[in-house]
Amino acid sequence: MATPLRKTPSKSDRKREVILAAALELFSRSGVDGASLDRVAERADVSKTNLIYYYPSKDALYAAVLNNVLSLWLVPLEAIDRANSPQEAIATYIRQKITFSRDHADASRLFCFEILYGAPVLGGRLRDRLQPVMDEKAAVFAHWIASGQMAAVDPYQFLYSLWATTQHFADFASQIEALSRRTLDDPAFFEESVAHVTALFLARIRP
Amino acid sequence: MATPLRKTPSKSDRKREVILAAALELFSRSGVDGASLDRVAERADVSKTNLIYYYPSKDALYAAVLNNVLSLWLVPLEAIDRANSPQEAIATYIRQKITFSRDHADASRLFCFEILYGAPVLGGRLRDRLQPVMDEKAAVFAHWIASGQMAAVDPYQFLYSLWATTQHFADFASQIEALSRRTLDDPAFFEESVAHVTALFLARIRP
DNA sequence: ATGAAACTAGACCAGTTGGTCCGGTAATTG
DNA sequence: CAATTACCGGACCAACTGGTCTAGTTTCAT
Repeated sequence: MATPLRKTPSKSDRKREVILAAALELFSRSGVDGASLDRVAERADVSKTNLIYYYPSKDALYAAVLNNVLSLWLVPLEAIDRANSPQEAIATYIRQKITFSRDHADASRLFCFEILYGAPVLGGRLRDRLQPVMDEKAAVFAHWIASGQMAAVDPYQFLYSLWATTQHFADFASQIEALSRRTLDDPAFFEESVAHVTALFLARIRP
Repeated sequence: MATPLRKTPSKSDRKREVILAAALELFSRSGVDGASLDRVAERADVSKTNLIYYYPSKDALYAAVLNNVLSLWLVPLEAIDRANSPQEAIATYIRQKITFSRDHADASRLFCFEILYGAPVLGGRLRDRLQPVMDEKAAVFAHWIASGQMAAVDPYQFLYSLWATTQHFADFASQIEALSRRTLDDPAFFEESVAHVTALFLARIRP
C-alpha cells in the first residue's frame, strides 16, 4: 500500500522479487498445495521466518505471485490497436502470446492452475481487470467487422480460441514434448507454431 | 490383473467405481496434493482403511483415476475415420470434444492438472497409447490432403489446436464464466461454441 | 459346517505442513 | 545519542498427512 517511492529498488524490494520468483517457480510446477513454504524459502535463499516476514501467509504470497502474473498476462492483449489492420494486429498478438508461452511458461502454468482451482483468488480480478480490457477489444473487433476488414465472428469466442491455442504451448508443453519431442525453445518449432496458429485464425477472418 | 470375469459387476467392482468417482471429483478440483485421502474416503462413503484396501496408496489411486480418464479422452480421437470427409469428421470430432468438456469437465481438468505437473504418471502412457493413435490420425489427415479434400496443414499442430480450443471450455470454464457469465450447460452457449470452433477449423482446411 | 480368503473399522504413528514466539541485530529518525 | 522501527533466525507447535497394525466380520467354495 503505502510503499515509500524510491528510484532505486531498495534491498527489501529486491528480496521480495527473489521470493516471488522462487514462489512462481515452485507453485507453477507443483501447484500451491504441492509446494511448501520451506521449499520456497530454500529456493529463494531466505529463512522461512524471513519469508513470512515479507508475506504473512502462504495465501498472501500466492496472491502476490498471481497478481504479478495477471499483469504480465494482460500486456499483449492491451496492445491490440484498432489503428492496425486486424490481420496485422492478430498476427502480432499471436506471436506475442506464443513468445510469452516460451519465455514465461511458468507464469502461464500458474495462471492455468489458478483457473483449474476455480479461480478462488483471481476470480474477482478477472472481472475487475480483465473484463474491461476484453470488452474494449471486443469493440475493436466489432469495428473491424463493421468496416469490412474482417469476417464476422463472435469476439469473445474468438479471444477464447486465441488464448486456448497460444497458451496450450506452455500449459501442455509436457504433452507436446511427449508426442512431438519438440520444444518452443527450438526456433524452428517456435516459428512453425506461430505460422500454424496465425494461418488458422487469419483464414477464419478473411473477409 | 487376474480379476475374475463376471457378467454382473461385483460389489467390490462397484465400490471401486464409487471410490474412483470420488477421487476424480476431488483431485480435479484441488489437484492431487490438495485433496486428502480422508476427504476422498468421506466423499466415497468408505473408511480410509477400506479405501487403502482397494488402492494401496494415493499414487496408485491417482494413477487408476488417470488411466480411466485417458481412456475416455481417447474415444473421440479414435473415431476419426478416413472414410468420412474431413469436414464431416472434424465437425463431429469438435462436437464430441466439446460435449466431453461439458459432461466430463472434471476428467478434462484432471488431465490438465497432470500435464501441468509435467505428466509424471501419464508421460509413458502418452507415448504408448496416445502417440500411436495420433500417428494413425495424422496419416488420415495426410490422405485427405493428398486427395485434395482439405488444404495442407501440419496434422500435429492441427490436432494440438483442436485439443486446445475444445478442452479450453472445460479447463478454463471458471474464466469463461467470469467473463461471459455463461456455461456449456446453457444449450445456446454450447451450440454457439460448437459453431464457432467448427467454423474456425473448417475455414482453415477449405481446399 | 468349516476353513480360507475377501473385506472392514478404529486406534495409532511418524513425517510434514503453515505458522508463532522469542530473542536479537541493523538501520532510521528524533 | 537514544529509541523506535525494520529486519532476521532458530526453536517450537498444533494440525494434518499418507499409511500401518490389529482385530475382527462377512462371503463362499467345498
